[in-house]
Amino acid sequence: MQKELTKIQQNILDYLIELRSESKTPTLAEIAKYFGYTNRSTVQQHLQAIEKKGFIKRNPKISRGIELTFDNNYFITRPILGEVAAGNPLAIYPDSIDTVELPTIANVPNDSFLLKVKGDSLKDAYIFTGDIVIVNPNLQAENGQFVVAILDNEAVVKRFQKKNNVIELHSENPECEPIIIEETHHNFKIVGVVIGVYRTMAKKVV
Amino acid sequence: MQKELTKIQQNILDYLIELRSESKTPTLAEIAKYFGYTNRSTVQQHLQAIEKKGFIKRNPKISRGIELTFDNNYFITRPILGEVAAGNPLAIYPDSIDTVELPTIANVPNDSFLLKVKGDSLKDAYIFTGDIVIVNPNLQAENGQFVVAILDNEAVVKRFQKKNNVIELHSENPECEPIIIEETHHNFKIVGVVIGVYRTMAKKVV
DNA sequence: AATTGCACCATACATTTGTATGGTGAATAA
DNA sequence: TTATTCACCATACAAATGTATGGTGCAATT
Repeated sequence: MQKELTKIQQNILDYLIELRSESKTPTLAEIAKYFGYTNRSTVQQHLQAIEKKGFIKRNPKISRGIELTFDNNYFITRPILGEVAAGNPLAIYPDSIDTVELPTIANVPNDSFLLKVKGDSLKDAYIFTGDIVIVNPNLQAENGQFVVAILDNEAVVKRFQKKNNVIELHSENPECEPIIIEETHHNFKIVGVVIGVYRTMAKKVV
Repeated sequence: MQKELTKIQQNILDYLIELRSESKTPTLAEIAKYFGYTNRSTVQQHLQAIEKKGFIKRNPKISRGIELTFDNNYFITRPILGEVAAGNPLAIYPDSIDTVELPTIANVPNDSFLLKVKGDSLKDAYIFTGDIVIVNPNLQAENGQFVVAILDNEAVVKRFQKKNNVIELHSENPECEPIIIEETHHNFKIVGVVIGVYRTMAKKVV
């Protein structure tokens, strides 16, 4: 049913998928501008072709009425910005080191990012190696929340606890000692608050 | 900074938030139609008021250019369609029994729904009581995937395994015997494939 | 009694948006 | 050679869209 897309049609579809991960749908004019077309008709014809081949469904007479078909809709590739150790610290890489295919549930807000967890010191909080934590850097950490923190240039996921002027980073694992950070500690920074944990399940496991 | 919204303004904001959970942003005309206004200007004035109070940000000259401010953006209320037992079957309720506040990551695709897990027979698969599984009813189950199935009018989450004409539903818990379903079994139906597990973390736990 | 804020309405207008039609040039297939 | 497909363009147009202005009625203040 779904014929092959031409290269240009694929590019346009990729653009639609990319925007979709930001909950946006472009107008024909916006697509045209992005690809350097001087005319919306060109886009219109490409969209008609893509729709004919079954990759999108258009809602006529409604602006931005482009819907991605299920298969495209279903997984979105998002970069993982780094890895954090639940136990021993690991580096956060400045460039994305990997990508995950997230279902459309993973419409991560623009001001959040993904981190992949390594280590099992958080297993008592039901966070495991391979899980993806969603981190929001714009939230103020409150006691009891999980935070991602940079400690001496390495990153950890720990439970946040502030007592007077001392910040404690607790591990769920009783065997791990809490990390105590005095105000004098310079090489310490809260990166953000863990707002969610996500684990992809659709892949065959056995 | 954020003054209080009037009742009507709050209703409009709620509508925007609701649409946002479907990755949609309405036009003024669509909002007007929804609330029964004969005129877009009314909506325009309300939106201006809401923006002035800091709850939304509008992108002028761009259609559907309404962005929710962070605080609104952050959590979205979604209905949970039911509960499934990982161990013993529980009923799936036809009406939503509860709602969760999901971060915007939880932009669940329209053809999927949420189920809340009860029981711990899936703990070896890292799915726990209180976790929310995202279920897609339009996927064909493959061996090794987790599925939600109706068995004698009750629902379970199990790992799917098809052998010849027999379907086996495995639990991760070694103590639980796999359920064997013959082709002759009438009261059995695969509801959908579990495409993800989500757990909200932002709330204070301790 | 006068003022202010709120919730609407009608009218108007410049753009934006989706759509259609017809045309050009290049590459490819019959 | 003649079609056919592909990737564009220009022009045109109705409808949708965002915006502005001015007005009405009502309730709560001042």
